[in-house]
Amino acid sequence: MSVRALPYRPHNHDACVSQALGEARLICQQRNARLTPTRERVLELIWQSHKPLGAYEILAELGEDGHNPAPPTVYRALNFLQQHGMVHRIASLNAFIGCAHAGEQHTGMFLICHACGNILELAAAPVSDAIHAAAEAEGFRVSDAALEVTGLCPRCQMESSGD
Amino acid sequence: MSVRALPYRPHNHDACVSQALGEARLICQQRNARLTPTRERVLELIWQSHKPLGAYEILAELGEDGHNPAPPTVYRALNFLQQHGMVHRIASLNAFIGCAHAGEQHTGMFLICHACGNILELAAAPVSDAIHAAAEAEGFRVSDAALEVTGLCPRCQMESSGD
DNA sequence: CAGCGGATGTTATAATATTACAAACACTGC
DNA sequence: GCAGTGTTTGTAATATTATAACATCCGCTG
Repeated sequence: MSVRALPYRPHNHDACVSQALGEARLICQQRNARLTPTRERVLELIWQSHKPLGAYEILAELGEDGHNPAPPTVYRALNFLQQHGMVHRIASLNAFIGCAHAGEQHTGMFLICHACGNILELAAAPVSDAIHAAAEAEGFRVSDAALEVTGLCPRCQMESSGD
Repeated sequence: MSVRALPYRPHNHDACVSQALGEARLICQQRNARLTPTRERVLELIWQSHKPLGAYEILAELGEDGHNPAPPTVYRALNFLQQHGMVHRIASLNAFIGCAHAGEQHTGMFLICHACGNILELAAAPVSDAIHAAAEAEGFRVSDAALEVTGLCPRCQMESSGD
């Protein structure tokens, strides 16, 4: 799996989108799942930026395409994409973001900048290990972990101190 | 700060409640904040169990007291309690739970049993350290972290395998 | 007891998400 | 090709969670 660009650095974002769509097609093919036009379009919309997108924002953008879908359409696509690990839900924001590690086994750790709104997803194996260790010490069997970390990204730190 | 009972072990739960209320009074006194009857009652309701409580469940229980409050009443009390670190919001469940480490500096890590619904809050300094290290490696300045871990608590593991 | 700020009451509404059922579609075996 | 089957989408209604805006009350200070 190739390296991802950092959200808060200038980069060729089209490459992010096409990489995500390509991976999605691959994953669906491997799993015999159907990446229908709606699902693909929702994934593409989510990957428009590295900021999370609300379900109703997605809905509005789908509406601009000419369709006029109802909420279930979006939520169904999102459920599908989440089940196949292509999209994560950011619970603290009620919003969704493309998975930067689709197809890989990972515990998502999200660095959410509260200034620019961009989110960087890390795989963070050491953190994952520490969580499992702490849980095991309590006899708890982990099935899933969500790590939503808020703060300031490097770029916004510079901007808030520099000017 | 004294030791807490484990949620999923039998324990004298009244002690949990009175400890939480006592700590709350102390914290408010220290900070010159007002633990009004509504706020105290909401905190008490949240501490009824080690399961998280939704805002509208709290609302319903307040209603049984004779008042018939509107949503803002509950949300305002919850905001107050959160600001003073007496209550945490569990974003993945849209629900609230009493803080087991009120008054202490800590990064809350929540072990959420999806069988019995109980939540154990750990302070988990090693996890917190790992998170800060991972974030710093990206140049990210952490201001807050929420760790919501789902799985099976020891008791529910036994029940699901044992019978 | 006047004035001020914080806390609560009240009404309405926003934002997020789901249920239930009907129609369309895609694949299979014949 | 086409009937049968299971998946996907359309559609309408509604549930759930949360906030805005404004009026009133309460407790403290001077």
